[in-house]
Amino acid sequence: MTEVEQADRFARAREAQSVALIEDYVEMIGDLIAELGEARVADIAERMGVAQPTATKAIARLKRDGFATSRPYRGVFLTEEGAELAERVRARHRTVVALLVAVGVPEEIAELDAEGIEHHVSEQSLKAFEDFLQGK
Amino acid sequence: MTEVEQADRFARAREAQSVALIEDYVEMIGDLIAELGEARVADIAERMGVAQPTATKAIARLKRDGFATSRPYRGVFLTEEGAELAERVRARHRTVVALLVAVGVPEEIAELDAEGIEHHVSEQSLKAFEDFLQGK
DNA sequence: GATGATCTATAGCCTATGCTATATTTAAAT
DNA sequence: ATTTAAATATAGCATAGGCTATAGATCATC
Ligand SMILES: [Mn+2]
Ligand SMILES: [Mn+2]
Ligand SMILES: [Mn+2]
Ligand SMILES: [Mn+2]
Repeated sequence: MTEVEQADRFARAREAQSVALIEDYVEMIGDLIAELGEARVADIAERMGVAQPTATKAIARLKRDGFATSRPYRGVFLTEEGAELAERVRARHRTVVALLVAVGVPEEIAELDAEGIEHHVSEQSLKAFEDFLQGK
Repeated sequence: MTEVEQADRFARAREAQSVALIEDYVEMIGDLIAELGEARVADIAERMGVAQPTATKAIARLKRDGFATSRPYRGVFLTEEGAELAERVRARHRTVVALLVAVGVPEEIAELDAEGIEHHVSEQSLKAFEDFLQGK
């Protein structure tokens, strides 16, 4: 492996990481809307395990990036792009957990590890996981 | 899943992430020392794909955390703790790649994805991967 | 409709992680 | 030994993502 290839690999991991938080927020806002009919800042903060101003700031980035909208003192909503991302992220999360369980990871551990792993699973790997799970 | 459990899960993923860069630097410095006999800042920066001052700053954190030492205008060295971490990280990296390949991910893709995934694989999952790879 | 509780926004702070520009030191070449 | 080149350190800046404290808005209750 050349230096450049290695550098690209690390750059890719860094990029995936920068998207990870966005993905988790978007997925979770989708969950809240599905469960409660709305996503309030306080609920988002509680589920993410962060302070409320931290959630507010993250939501501002989601809005800036076109994944969400919100009005002051009202809830947070997903844009079409945000809703699509949430759906992809949710499906990938399920697949990753299923793959981990399929190779012998206990359910509980699989859920824990998947929360981080999912953001680094490429489309190609995801496809391989699905094929493996279907016994192909 | 309760709100607290979910929050803990996210907190765990955040923690894993904060360790990820440290792990990659330490592993890579170990590689350089093994290959070239020394790890120079310029080489570290090139392999990580970052500017030289970025590498210098990361090395300062490694030193602060007890994983490395260095003298001005000289190379970087791993402490005993750093060398042990490097070895663990290297072994885990190999196992993750092997697991991905075993479930059908192409070698190249496996290497790419593993660079990010590895940092979120718990001891328990790692053990499960090893057992799976041994056909148990 | 006032009032107290709750929710949200804002200000201000911190660390990590990136960058460019430039000073300083070491190494190489003449 | 100079001079030049290369490596390293340092200064200064930016953004992301944490936090606490507090101001401001909304909601519920009487
Ligand atoms: Mn996640
Ligand atoms: Mn998830
Ligand atoms: Mn890595
Ligand atoms: Mn690695």
